[in-house]
Amino acid sequence: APESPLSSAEESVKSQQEEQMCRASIQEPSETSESQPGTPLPLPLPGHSGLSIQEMVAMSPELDTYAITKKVKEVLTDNNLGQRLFGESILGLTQGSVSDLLARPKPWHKLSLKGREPFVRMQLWLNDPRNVEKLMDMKRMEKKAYMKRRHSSIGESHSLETTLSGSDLTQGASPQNLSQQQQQQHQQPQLKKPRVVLAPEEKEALKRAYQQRPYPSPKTIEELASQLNLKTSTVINWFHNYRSRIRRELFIEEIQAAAGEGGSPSARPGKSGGEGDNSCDGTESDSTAEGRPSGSEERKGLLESPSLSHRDEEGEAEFPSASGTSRPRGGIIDSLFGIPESISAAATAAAPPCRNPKDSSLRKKKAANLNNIIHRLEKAANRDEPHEWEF
DNA sequence: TTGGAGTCAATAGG
DNA sequence: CCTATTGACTCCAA
Repeated sequence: APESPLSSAEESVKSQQEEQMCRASIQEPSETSESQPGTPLPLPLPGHSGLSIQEMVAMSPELDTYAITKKVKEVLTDNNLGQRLFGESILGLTQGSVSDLLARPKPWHKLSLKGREPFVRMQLWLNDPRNVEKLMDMKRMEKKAYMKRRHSSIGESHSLETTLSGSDLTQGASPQNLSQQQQQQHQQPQLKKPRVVLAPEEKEALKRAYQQRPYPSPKTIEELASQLNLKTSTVINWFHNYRSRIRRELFIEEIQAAAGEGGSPSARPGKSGGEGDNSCDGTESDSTAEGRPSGSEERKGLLESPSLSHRDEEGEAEFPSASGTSRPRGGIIDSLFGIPESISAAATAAAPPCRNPKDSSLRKKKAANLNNIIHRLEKAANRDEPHEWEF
């Protein structure tokens, strides 16, 4: 029962100075683990087994990520525990990441080793109800420290007593002497980066562009950027993020569909409703001349043209997309994880013979997925520009 | 280099 | 406070 020197609480005293270099670089596979100072996080695991999480992840049987997150959410809310505390002390993740993870867990088989880690930690945490108590204690301690702090320093001028946690995921390479004093407010060289916030119209335009071409060529990206008046990198990042998030949504719907509707609690957390296809406005006009040399024409109307929204089309087909639930089961550590029934029973329902010709509105997403596949085929076929391969 | 997976961290709402 | 969203960044593999 490692009380562990963890605490992880501390201030969020503004930033340090400018940049935040590389961080993380979570442990290398140095399994010098034995007692407990092996992993940064406490690893809520009873004494037995001196395995590092990575080892456990590697040996872990398939876990039901959906059931796990469901249970975690339940436990957290029931006990008034926040994602921040849970994330920082149990998972080694920030609040935002936890929120995302709990709201949209990817199916186990789609996760990389790294991605499985948080789920293994959650499962481990759930296995011992005493862990909840510990977290609650921690919460109290944090609150106490907080009260103390603000009480003592009446005026203000508080300071920093970073109760450095045992989890040193914050082990940045900035041992800089925190001279958090003044300034840092209206720096002119804007060494703080304002954080880009795309306007709704810009997002719409990008989504439209995505529907036509999930993988725009550098040239197209360049055009989009100039038409929308955004940095090229922003457009690139947007596509990366959007693809990634769309993909994730597909996984989720896949899971829910496979989980079959037990039917009892009518309410589904998901709001599967299709996105509004509102083709609103068109920001600014433009007229980017185009078709310069290599005249592979480019569709314009990226900004205006309300067009698009063609759904259906692709017959049935559908691609592999796997999703084959495993069967292996069993395993030494299988017992280590108390996975048997506990949570599994929660959201598990009939799944196998679930084939309803009726479909949901995930058609659009599947279509995008198809484009994705097409893109890869093109790429494999000819390394040149995608051209218009229409038959 | 490009794309995917994971995350971070700022920020918008409650 | 807390949670959800999301642009940007790091790592890594092809």
